[in-house]
Amino acid sequence: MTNEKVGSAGDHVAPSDQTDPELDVLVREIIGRVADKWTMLILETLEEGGRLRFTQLGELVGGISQKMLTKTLRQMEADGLLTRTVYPVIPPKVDYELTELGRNLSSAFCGVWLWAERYREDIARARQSFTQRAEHARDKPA
Amino acid sequence: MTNEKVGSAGDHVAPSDQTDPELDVLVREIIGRVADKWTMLILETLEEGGRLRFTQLGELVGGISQKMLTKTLRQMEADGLLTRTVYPVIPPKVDYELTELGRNLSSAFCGVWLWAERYREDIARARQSFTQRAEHARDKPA
DNA sequence: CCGGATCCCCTGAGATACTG
DNA sequence: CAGTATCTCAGGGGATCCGG
Repeated sequence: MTNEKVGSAGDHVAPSDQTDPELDVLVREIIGRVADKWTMLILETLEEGGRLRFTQLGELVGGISQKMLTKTLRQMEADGLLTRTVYPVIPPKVDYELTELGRNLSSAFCGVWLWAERYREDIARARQSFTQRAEHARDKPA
Repeated sequence: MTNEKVGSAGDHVAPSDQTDPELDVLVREIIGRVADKWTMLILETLEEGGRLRFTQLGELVGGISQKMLTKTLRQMEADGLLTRTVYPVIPPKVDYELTELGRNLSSAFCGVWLWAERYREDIARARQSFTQRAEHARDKPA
């Protein structure tokens, strides 16, 4: 192990503390796809709701356009996070369900959700403080 | 705890399994901000690199425009995830460092990184399979 | 010379209408 | 009902300019 650069900033070593730069690129690409607002909300909604239909899913997610819903679902399907089942009936029926891979990601993301719940007050305070400091800076720039 | 609706789709209950809808809205808003590609990459870079300067940070993150770097950093600062220190020197020097809150988020997000590393092969396979099925569907639509 | 603000351009997200 | 097609416009990327 020639390259054992120790994380200087913490004890919980960075997970992508790879020797191989290629692997890091791959992982970053994946993160770039899953670390997305709609992806996460859809993931969570399906985790809670199980097997859901298109419109139903859209309503539960809330505030998402059909286009983004379709696009994000396709991408998630392509990445193997969920399965898309089309029933050849009229009116059409399509439902979505997480795969094992998707549920694993949901579990992994659980920590972020807990973080958000736990520290929401701190975040709210930080925002207020930031706004006030920004306003204050305008009064006394010198 | 009057409302103990059990998650029907899994044993690891959904983290935002709230009774209070208002709380859910707040948490979702936070998720919407932190579940962002650049936010996560910057977070991780700072976790690994400790205290970093603007340009340095941009290079380590890779592929980010100055505008997005500035904007994302400001937002993260506003949310209390990192501190921005300006040294009144010439040439200017500004560095960024995670706060406790930011490091906590980084820890929380660690699971997602591990997930990406662990399942990257499955994801790659899923993508290939999806592409092939999509192409195949064009040959035999009937 | 660094951090970042500004401008311009183009992708990509939102809203609406239409189709199988 | 579940999309696709179209339009519009905000938002992101790139280059340039600026203040310290």
